Amino acid sequence: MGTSSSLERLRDTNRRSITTLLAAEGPMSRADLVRGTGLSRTTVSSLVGDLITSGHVVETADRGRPHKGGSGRPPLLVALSTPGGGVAGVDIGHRHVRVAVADRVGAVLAEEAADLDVDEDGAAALDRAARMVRHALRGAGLGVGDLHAVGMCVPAPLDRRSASIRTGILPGWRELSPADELHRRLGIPVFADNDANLGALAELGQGAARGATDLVYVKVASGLGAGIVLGGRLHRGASGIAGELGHVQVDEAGQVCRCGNRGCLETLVSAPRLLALLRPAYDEPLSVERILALDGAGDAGVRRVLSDAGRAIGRALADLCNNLNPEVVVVGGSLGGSTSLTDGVRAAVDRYAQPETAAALRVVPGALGDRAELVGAVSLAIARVSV
Amino acid sequence: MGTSSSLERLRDTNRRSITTLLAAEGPMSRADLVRGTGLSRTTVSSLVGDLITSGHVVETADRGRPHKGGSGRPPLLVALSTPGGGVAGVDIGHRHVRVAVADRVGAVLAEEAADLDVDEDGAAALDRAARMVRHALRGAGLGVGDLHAVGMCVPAPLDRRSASIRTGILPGWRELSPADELHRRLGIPVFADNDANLGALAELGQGAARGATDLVYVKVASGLGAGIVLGGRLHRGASGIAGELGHVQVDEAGQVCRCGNRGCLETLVSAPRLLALLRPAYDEPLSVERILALDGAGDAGVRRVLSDAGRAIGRALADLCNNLNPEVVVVGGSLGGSTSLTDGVRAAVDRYAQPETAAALRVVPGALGDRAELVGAVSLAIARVSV
DNA sequence: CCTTGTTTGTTCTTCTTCCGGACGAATGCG
DNA sequence: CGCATTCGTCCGGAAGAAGAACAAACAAGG
Repeated sequence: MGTSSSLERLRDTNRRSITTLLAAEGPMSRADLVRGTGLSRTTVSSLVGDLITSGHVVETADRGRPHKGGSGRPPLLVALSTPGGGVAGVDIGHRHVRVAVADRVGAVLAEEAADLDVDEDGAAALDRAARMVRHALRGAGLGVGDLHAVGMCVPAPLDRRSASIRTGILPGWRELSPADELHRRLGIPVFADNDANLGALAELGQGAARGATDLVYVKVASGLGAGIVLGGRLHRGASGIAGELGHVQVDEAGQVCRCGNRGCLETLVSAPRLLALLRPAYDEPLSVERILALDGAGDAGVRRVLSDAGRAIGRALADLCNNLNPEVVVVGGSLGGSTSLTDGVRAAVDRYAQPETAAALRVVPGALGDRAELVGAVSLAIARVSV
Repeated sequence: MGTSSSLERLRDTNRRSITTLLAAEGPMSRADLVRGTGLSRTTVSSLVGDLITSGHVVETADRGRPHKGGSGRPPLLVALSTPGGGVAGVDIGHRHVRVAVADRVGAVLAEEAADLDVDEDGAAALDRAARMVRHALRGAGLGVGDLHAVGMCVPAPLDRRSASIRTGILPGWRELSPADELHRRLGIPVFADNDANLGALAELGQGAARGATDLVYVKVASGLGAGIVLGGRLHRGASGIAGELGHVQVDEAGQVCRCGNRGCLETLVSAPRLLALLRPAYDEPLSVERILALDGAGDAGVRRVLSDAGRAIGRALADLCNNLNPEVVVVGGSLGGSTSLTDGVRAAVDRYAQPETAAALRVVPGALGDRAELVGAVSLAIARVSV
């Protein structure tokens, strides 16, 4: 961030455009980089030379094919190097902690998950997360010193300034800065964001919304939240609490919500709420996994409840889509895998959004399942590692 | 737009950062520009020299004061030049056409307005608009040849690709490209956008939301629309029809709306609808101006109706704000001047939005009144004139 | 087998751009 | 009047990018 000269910044920009191209398209020749960046052969050659001596890029062993026809000198391919070490992603949910260790291009080397009551005690959950990161590191044959950065997601909005949890949603987390706390435990830079935001980034980069620029990612799990990507960039809002789709009021006289209002959408369609709704009719212990199975098997009661939940979400989404006119809505979270729910969302959006808006919109289930947030956390860590 | 070299682009970027700074802050010295841009003295001097010889910038006659204390050589101020000619803005509403001619920094030289039924016959309205532009030009002592660009706003969403009116909202405008049509009549480049979008830009640049980056502008007039600015940039959506706040459904079994759905917010709170609601109780001919006067005078019936309308809008806005977390909501349009309505909006937003979202939000009436769209149209024209 | 043509990548030179230091200009202050 | 201070410009130098020339590696064709 040192205020370097304008020319240095220019070279930096060009260097970065090469690395991002390599990150996006994989190994390629210098000639391909010329075509991709619009820079001259000689500049690309020089920049790649820099990147090789600095260790960020390596020349691969195998050769490629010439660009046009079969004739001509075969190019040497260059690729981003994965210099020693990697990054970690931490996904903290209401009832689980997931951890992944990945190399610096995002290939997951080790992954762990644990169920625990995160809401109750933030400190304990962070302790556990730190232990899991260390354990996963051992599993990947790495040490804490090999870690460049950690990305994490938390199931609550984060204040833009203090990076701490503002709302009273998580009782055991009040006024805590999750990133600082985990940083204290690991001694490595930690970057935190909202779970829905990171899920949106993951589905955008590697999931169901690849290539989109305007996207709404809805996470349906213990809570209900949205990650909103507009113009290819995450929209966080003036104070960092955008995307609170779950706290749109749908019932003036509804249940009191943990956010302080009443009748929030989240009081109708969170996973715990749906389980509570279904349990009396089933004499087996129900879990999210179980109702997803019952849904797949065609159980009428489960289908009705999930479909209704999807419709309620779609009703609120339709209003949002009327205002934002996005290309894609991705339905994710643990319940995003239910086709009944996703169909309900699609039906309600089609019904309640303007015809033109609905016509321009795709409603798709998430491609990354419940690993979306974890993938997003890894991506966040990679994005923040200085190149 | 020719694919110029990387170095030329760099100089271009720096030149542009100087002109935008001058456009934003008005006349300033080269030393101020150094402080503002972070470039070196000599670079700024060279760039300003270029801009002066190319005619984009002039040295003003009057001198400024030295930056620190009173001692030191007084600086020479430079300012964007307003080379011969100007731009025009055209505001086309459902029942009026307004036109302004301005110089190239946005100072209005001549302005005209006319009431007519625009919806019925698009071609006639555009004929009229072209005549008004020519007339206003004469009033400003200019000819058509002096005009660099025309910005216009239309009271309907525009398709992103064809720049034509998609929805069936305006019966007499179907499949028309307003910009092309006006261009044919004037022979000058014409740029068109949604009325609410241009109102948002105007309030952002010169009105009640100066300095904000995340803004929702609500236009309450013959229709109801929103202009959404996020991160300082207008959000148009995937197909260019974002901001359809008026077509959020608020009553499942409500009136059929001209958009094809039923129970849209716009069927409850447009100006014609409110007038129809009030007329039976008043034995005088009511107009928007009249009910604004009655509102100011404290008439109970008018106040109730406007307040209810504001609450209905605020109810829908609260959902949007929960999702977008903007800094400011500006209530504009002909009815935006009603304090009852604005108060109603504020009350409903406070009630239905999340407490944190509401706390971070200002709800203010528009500062530009019913001229907002016209000012925005002029700004659009200026923005599109090549620098 | 050898020549020709094509694509790739590097080296050398030239040109553009920016920056730092030196210097004149214009003013306030003692 | 001398001095400090700020402003703007000129000059030399450094960094970066592009173009020309050239070497390398392969395919195709005689």
